[in-house]
Amino acid sequence: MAGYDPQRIEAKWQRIWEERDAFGAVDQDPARQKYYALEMLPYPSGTLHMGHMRNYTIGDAVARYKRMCGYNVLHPIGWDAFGLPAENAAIKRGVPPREWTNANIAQMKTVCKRFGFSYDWQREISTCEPEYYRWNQWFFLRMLERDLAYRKLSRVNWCPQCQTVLANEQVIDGFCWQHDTTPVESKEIEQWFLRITQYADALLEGIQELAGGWPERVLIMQQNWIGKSRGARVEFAVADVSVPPLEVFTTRIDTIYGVSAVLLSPAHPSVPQLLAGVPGSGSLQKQLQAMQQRSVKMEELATAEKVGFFTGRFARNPFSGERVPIWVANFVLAEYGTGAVMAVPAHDQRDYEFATKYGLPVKIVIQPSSGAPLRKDRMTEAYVEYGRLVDSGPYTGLASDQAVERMAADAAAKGFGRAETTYRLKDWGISRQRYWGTPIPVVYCRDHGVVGVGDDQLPVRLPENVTLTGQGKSPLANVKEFLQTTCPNCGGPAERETDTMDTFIDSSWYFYRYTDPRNDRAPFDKATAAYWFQIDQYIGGVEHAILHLIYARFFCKVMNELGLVDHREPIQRLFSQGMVLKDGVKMSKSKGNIVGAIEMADKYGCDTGRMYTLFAAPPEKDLEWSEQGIEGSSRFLNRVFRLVERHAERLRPVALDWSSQTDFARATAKEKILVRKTHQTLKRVTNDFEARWHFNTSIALIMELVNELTAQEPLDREVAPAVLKRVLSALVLMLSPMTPHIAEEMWEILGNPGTISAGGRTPGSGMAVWPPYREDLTQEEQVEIIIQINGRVRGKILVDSSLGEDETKDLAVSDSRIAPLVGGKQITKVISVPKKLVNIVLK
RNA sequence: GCGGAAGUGGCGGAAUUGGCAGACGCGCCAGCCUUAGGAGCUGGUGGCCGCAAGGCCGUAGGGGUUCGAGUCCCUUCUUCCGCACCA
Repeated sequence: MAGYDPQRIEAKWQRIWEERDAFGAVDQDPARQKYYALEMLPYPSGTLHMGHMRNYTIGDAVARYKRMCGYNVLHPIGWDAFGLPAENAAIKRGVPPREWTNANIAQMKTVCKRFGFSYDWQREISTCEPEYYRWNQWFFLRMLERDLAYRKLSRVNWCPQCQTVLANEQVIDGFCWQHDTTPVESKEIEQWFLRITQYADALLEGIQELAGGWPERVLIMQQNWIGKSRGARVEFAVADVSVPPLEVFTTRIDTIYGVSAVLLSPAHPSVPQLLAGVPGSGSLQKQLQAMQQRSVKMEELATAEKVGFFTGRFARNPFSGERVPIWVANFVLAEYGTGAVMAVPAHDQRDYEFATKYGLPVKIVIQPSSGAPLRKDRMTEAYVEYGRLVDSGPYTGLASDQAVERMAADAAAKGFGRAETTYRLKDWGISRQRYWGTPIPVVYCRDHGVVGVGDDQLPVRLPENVTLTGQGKSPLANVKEFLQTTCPNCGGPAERETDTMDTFIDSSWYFYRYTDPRNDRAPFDKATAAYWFQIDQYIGGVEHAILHLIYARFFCKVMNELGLVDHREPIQRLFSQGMVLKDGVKMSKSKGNIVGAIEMADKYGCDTGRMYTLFAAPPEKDLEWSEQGIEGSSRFLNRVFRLVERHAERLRPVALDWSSQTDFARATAKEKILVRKTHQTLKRVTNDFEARWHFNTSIALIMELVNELTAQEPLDREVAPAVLKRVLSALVLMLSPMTPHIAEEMWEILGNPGTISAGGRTPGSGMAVWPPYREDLTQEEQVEIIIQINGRVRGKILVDSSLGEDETKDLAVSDSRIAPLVGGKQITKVISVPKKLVNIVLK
């Protein structure tokens, strides 16, 4: 009896798996069905934390389960290696970003191997390598050719002291992360954008295809993110001065007779013209500047107090002819709609608050279809529902939905408006004024303007040996050898683009690269990718529900148009896992509550850690880390190991034969109990893997099976060795996707042939298969029926499971404990749920 | 602010389809074993009342639908996540 020694066992089996290349995926394997299991690639921050560990443990359990079910499984890993933290490390400590990144990758790779995750390491990729990022550039050039990439002015966070652009993360409560007394300003610069909005409808339609495979909440979030809304544009002519009419976008044209102002975004192009020549214009300009310099962050913008000022100008409501004041308001977004809205205080809450603050009139033009009519003197908030129009000229009396259509049509006919669909989705700004990212492959030529670099010039390499200061212009602008180049068109002098790409580009297509990671002629081979795609199961944190996943879907649609892939959605099934918490808050460096994965593996063994992360909570929910909880998992694995060791010697020579299942007619009572429990467990654990993914209940069920085995000791009496061998082998196989090392060891101790994990690129080398359950062996002979009176439990009876419904009801009513309670009262009805319950309803 | 979730014993959680609330584990209590125990084994463990049999209460709060509600509906509250330059 050696006892359970996780460190020894885990090293042993990891070595054997590696020697046998057990997890290699086979391209185009004709013998097996493919299964592509993928976890979101990590940013190599240095420590593999519990969030990663949880993600990979879930994915690994699924990959291993699918292999046991006979699939050719692709289960790769890579590194999302570009990004801000490497650059910050360089600024703070002078370590070159590549060095810092690669050291982190090496460290995290060691931890991944220590946990026995069944990756195909031959397909490992790192996005900061030119072999990878050249294809980012290639995709960019394809988009440039198709006018899907373009330049426009856009706002960035600007630190006047650093003289540099800041990421949102570097803006802390409106101040620069380096200078907490310097307020961050907003500044407009020319940047590159991708026309994701052109695919807004395609992305919406794709949601239909994803329904069922993706979590409902993620699809709803994406749908709201795209935010399609049908509305109308209406032109308000400007009075007294010659300024082009102000176009407002509204989804509620039916409320237009209630307009009390036109509100413009501080960035609206007509604002300067409107302010010119207005008395007191100087003070207004100052207010405008203050608004324009506010943070770029949406949540700060949205919670900021609503402020505005009257421009001194008026516009004309094209429907009523009324003169309405033109205001500038901070809550009107330049990027959405037309950057101008009509304020209808009575029927829009934001407008109501704005009007209350600044004393604008509130005019009711919609009355509820039912209930008490609105009264201005009793109003405490806007009435935003549809209703019936009042005080609306010729439209008075119409219902809102009719009015919306008719008024938009009339506006079009009269030439001052039209129905229009808008989206909340904005084009994807991909320019970053930073070093550690993919160089954008364009040059600026004096004669030819913006010119894309030729494919034969790729990759445009990121220069090494660059000193990063975190100050001034984009780091690449200071590298002469990089900056100065020639124009691909004319050969004349030209300058390279010095912005790099958003790292979301890297992660938008990386999963295709895994199918063909060393290809130097194309991002990937079409046929190979076609074999592996779509991704059967993608697993990652819910924080990526919107951005990463919508960008990835967008890329797929572009790739489809480029003829690289035939599908339009890359991911068939998505699973969003919960976070790992410590003491109720997210584990993070800033909180100082990180539990490192490697420390835990050293203390308990990785199988214990894997088991605990699966057991402590269902995977989609947040997981509270508990040191005591993990002790319980350790204890359980020790208990199972001792149980198997105790009986292994006797069972070793017995052949494992699934086909000769137990015949209940000749089975002992103990055998019946154990075989039933085993098949019930198999059935439910299989269901957990196939449908529910509630590994916490799978483990609870396996614990129950172990408890039952312990309760039936001594197991060398009244249990045939062949039966016990099947039971224990099934137990070990059920554990193996979750705790693979201890399972392999127990499989070997039991004298079973081969290994549980084998195959990979050398299939047919004795891999164990997931044992099927037999329905007839899960059935109990007797069932307990709950007897209720008026829905309250009053008794229980044990009946033959074959007993009919009516007989069961009769037995229940005449039961010795029930009869006295029923006696003399009138039975209204008796409700019966077969094999579960009888409810007697008394008057 | 907008969008998305969640709320069940001392704790993590279970209840898969509207049908015994608290599976499984942690912790705690008692006993056994042991030279010893932060090891192992056995049993107990939602609250209140009761010697017991048993009864009543109980799934964030309030209301509703139903023979029956943790589960469905309405409403209030609290917490967490995302919001486009962190990844």
